[in-house]
Amino acid sequence: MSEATHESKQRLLDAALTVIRAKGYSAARVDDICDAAGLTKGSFFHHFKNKEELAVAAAEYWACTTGKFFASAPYHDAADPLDRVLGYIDFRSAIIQGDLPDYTCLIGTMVQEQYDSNPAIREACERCIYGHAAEVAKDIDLAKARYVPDADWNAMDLAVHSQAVIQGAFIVAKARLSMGVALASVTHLRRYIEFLFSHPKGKA
Amino acid sequence: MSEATHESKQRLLDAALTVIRAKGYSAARVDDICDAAGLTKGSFFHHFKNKEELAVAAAEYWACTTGKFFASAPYHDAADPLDRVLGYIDFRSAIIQGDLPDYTCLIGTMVQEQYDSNPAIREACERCIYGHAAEVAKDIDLAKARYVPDADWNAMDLAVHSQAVIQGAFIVAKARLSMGVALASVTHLRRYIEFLFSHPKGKA
DNA sequence: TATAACATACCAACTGGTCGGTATGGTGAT
DNA sequence: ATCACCATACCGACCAGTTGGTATGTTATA
Repeated sequence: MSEATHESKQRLLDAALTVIRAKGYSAARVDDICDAAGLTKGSFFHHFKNKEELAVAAAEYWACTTGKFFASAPYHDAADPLDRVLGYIDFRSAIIQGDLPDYTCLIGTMVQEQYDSNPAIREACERCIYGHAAEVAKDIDLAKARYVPDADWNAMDLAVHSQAVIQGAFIVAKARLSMGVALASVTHLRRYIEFLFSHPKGKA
Repeated sequence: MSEATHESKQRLLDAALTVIRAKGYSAARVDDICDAAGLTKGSFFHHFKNKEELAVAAAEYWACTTGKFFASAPYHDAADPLDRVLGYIDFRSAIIQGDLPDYTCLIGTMVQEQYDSNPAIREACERCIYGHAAEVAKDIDLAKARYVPDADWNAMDLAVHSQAVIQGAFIVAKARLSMGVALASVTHLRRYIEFLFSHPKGKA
């Protein structure tokens, strides 16, 4: 990929994130995205074969940028793996800021509508969610081995559950137009994880 | 409303649930819904002013039918409020059956795309989610008063969190095309509630 | 001058919504 | 009983606007 290509393509991808997160994938028109990017259809279809390809590229772009974003977050500095896990949760709380389209998830929005209609988009979303969950699961696994090695739950399951809670929090926040309810759910998630790590067998 | 009116309108509403849950609101064409109902556009626009009005009616219909469905579920028979709360969670697990469009939530699907574009739909979704959460909160409140009256969380918050977990579970299930991951999240939710009710102060 | 990057104009297909018309059934006067 | 009158329910052809996508032309750059 040339660098020159990059800039306009990037702008289209960034525009896609904004528009799709606000309106959903189906309602997001190619022209909306072009307008948001300050470009035209000629440019759009020069860089992407069709709307679906843009969606897949947007999902991958999202996975890439959020991946770097989380990878560079300060919670990784903690020496204790459990502190990193809880730090991740706290970091997720901290980035719930501003307007809804700013903190909600492109992936959850797209997969909700397109899981049955568009396999390529669904698969890209699956890769993104599970890729991120696998990263989180690493620290969960280390923390589990250190503190509750015999607990009857596994790290990846808990990581995926965490993603589910966050996704669900966004939905409730959208219904209420309030980030407060999203934060409340993430707080419950944090407490659950604290519980899990203070009970050797994972039982109440 | 005459009974004759009812039947076709009902068929359109039922068709709307099916089509919207499978394709999302934007991608659900009026003709798709008419086809699914075995009726024509003439009938559709006789019963509903426009597509938005159908969506709002569908949300209310959903709230009504699921409301009755949960109200008549056997978990209400338990004498202990905590058993009813856990019974509700188990019931939610039990109804995760069949294909994805059969157990996922119309409300979550619609509000995800339309929260910013269509206030009437968002408000209908908010009423539905919070109305259901308020019902669940009643038993949570009773159980809390009995077992952990001093805990530092409140019933409605936990009820809304439960809805968030369930909504999030659907999203992850859609990404993976698997109801197993949805069940896993609901299982985590159950364990969290068990934890909360075995710790007087709500602390780990 | 060759090629990538973009703009402009355009099209065919589709979409929500309209409209004229029909079928059916109820009501009240004769 | 029958007929005029009217309302509701429904049909399906149609329309105007929109949409994803294409064709063609222009500009920048190497």
